[in-house]
Amino acid sequence: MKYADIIVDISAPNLDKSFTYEIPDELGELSIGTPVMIPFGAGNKQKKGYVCGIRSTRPEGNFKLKKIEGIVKNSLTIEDEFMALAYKMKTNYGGMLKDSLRTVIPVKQKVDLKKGAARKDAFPEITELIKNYPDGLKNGTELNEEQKLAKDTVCADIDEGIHKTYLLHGVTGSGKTEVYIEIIRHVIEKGMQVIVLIPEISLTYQTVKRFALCFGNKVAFSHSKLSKGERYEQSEKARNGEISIMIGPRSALFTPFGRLGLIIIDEEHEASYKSENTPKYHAREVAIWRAEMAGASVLLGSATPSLESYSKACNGEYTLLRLSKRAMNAEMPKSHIIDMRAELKSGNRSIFSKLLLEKIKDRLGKKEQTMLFLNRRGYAGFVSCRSCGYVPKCPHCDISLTLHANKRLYCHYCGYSIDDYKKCPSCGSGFIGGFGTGTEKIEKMIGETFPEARVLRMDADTTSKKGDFEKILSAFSKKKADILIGTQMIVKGHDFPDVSLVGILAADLSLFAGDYRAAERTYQLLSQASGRAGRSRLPGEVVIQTYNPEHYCVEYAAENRYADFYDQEIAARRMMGYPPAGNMMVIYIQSESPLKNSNVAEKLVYCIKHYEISRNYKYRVLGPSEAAVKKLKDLYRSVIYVKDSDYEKLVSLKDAIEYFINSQKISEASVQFDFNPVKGY
DNA sequence: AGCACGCCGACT
DNA sequence: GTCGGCGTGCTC
Repeated sequence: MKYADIIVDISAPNLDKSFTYEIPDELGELSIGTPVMIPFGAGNKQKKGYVCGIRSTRPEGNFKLKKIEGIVKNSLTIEDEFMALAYKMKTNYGGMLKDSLRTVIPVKQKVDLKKGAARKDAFPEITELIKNYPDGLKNGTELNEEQKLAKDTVCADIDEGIHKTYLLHGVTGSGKTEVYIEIIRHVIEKGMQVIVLIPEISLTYQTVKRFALCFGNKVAFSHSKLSKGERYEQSEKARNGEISIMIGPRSALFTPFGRLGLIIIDEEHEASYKSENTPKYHAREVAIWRAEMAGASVLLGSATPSLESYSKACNGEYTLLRLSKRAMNAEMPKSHIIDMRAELKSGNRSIFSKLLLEKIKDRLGKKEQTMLFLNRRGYAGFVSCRSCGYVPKCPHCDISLTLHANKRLYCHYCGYSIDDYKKCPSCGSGFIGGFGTGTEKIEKMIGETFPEARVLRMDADTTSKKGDFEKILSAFSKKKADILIGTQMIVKGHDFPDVSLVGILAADLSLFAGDYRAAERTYQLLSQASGRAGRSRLPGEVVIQTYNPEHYCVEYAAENRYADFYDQEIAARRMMGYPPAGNMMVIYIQSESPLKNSNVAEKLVYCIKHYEISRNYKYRVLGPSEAAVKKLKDLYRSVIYVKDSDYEKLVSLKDAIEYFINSQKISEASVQFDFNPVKGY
């Protein structure tokens, strides 16, 4: 008689373990991950569960074992690989095995097909494009020397059955996508399959078109607007080999390919590769695990690699491939750093430096395009009282409210709004008001200075409706505007050949984000924004306006000296024991009251101390303290940071805390873990 | 999640 | 005496 350990597919904290059932002979061999129906609980209710282990001995204890009812049909079988992957995610990131299973298992229920009307295709022209080129184009683009070397290195290893992780460090505009496409071509010709991860925001018409033209109906795109039915369809196609390439955000990593050969992660430094939900996994890390299990290679690409990846490339764990020149013989843009303090001293009170205004005027005359990038929306309508210093905040989120053009103050987290103050509610002074600059204000000022200029603005306010984003980008690329003003979202990957000037306003603002990745993020933003200029025939120029011109990340970003930036930044991380020089676990506590938070935090600190003593080991513990955003949607948030050089030691501490929480039945506040966070709380 | 067991109040 | 409230705990 054989027995199966089964996880019941119900979400409840105390069901996060396996139950053993007898396998009736007629079911034959069951593989790990098989969905089965089982009688469960006192009422023997029929429940669905997953086989997570096979054993030939009864478990200890004298309970009577029930029998598995049968195998669930019409349901995707999760392969052993996914089961193992989910298990690894659970052990590494905390939370319940079921949470990990849910993220890993592709959508399994069928959705009624009559809902075809509800289908909303984000790229209607593509479904036709593929019809015209069902097999894709046979021959690719000409690669330059560096691109060819990168391609050949990866392909040669794959031909020899060697599976590694590569970091493709290519400057902005160096043609990383061409390299991806040629490698993909090679891999699918060998009968293997490819997953391409991209930040959700990068799935633009341009990207889709490019891949669809090359690979026709062999490629599928996954994005957040797909219905459940469409997602299921795609999963099925991937499973039975109808498609060979899946392109999509983080979740596309779990495409059920059986002969996976390569996982590409474009813009690997992007924070969106880290999941915000439990398990808080990093797609880069999980991709490498999956690739190891499947015998596949991983290709990471970025112009501004994460410190994590670059340090691994430096110590030989990853193979570094470089593209140091722009494709099509384009030059890197020339950068000017403007010290705004000096501008002010010389009497320029405007938000634009003299140089930037001159250059904009010049571009307008030459009919070339300009992009103005404002670092961070929200800085925009920052309101304060100049008499007493009072700052209006959201009563639900503890976030500074921002002033919009309609004279109302808004919370950008929850949408709360109130009328703008005429008098300070704290001291009664009339000197309360907007401070600083937003995209709206920049638009207005550009309109006043250059009335003839056609201006487009792209920020969270102008892109609230579906398709707005695409509309603005396509209008700009069709040269229906001279100037595009925007926040973070305009810097990512877009290719506008006629942009020859990029202005970066408040370059240093993201330096004040208050977390250890601030400099890294600022470097990335500055070099990605600069990278929009001069990508084609026109030479590009960048004007960087800052109050911190001497900061190393501003200087190095302007001069495109990534390696120098890396050296200085990694030294700082080493000094403080921050990732990737060390490891950090965040224990994140959330409840309706600060008291409950501190009660739980106190217990957890006690638990940590106890664990330290029992193991005769010392962690570096910071906190408990309020989170950077101490209240969000009426929930109070506290954090405890634990640093250690050894990741495994942090995982074992997490296990001990989870055990403590369960055995002490701590439920006053919810507790979550995040390893090596990429965003602040 | 569900369902049983169980230990107290108000009812035929 | 017994019906039923849902608090606590278990489900192979």
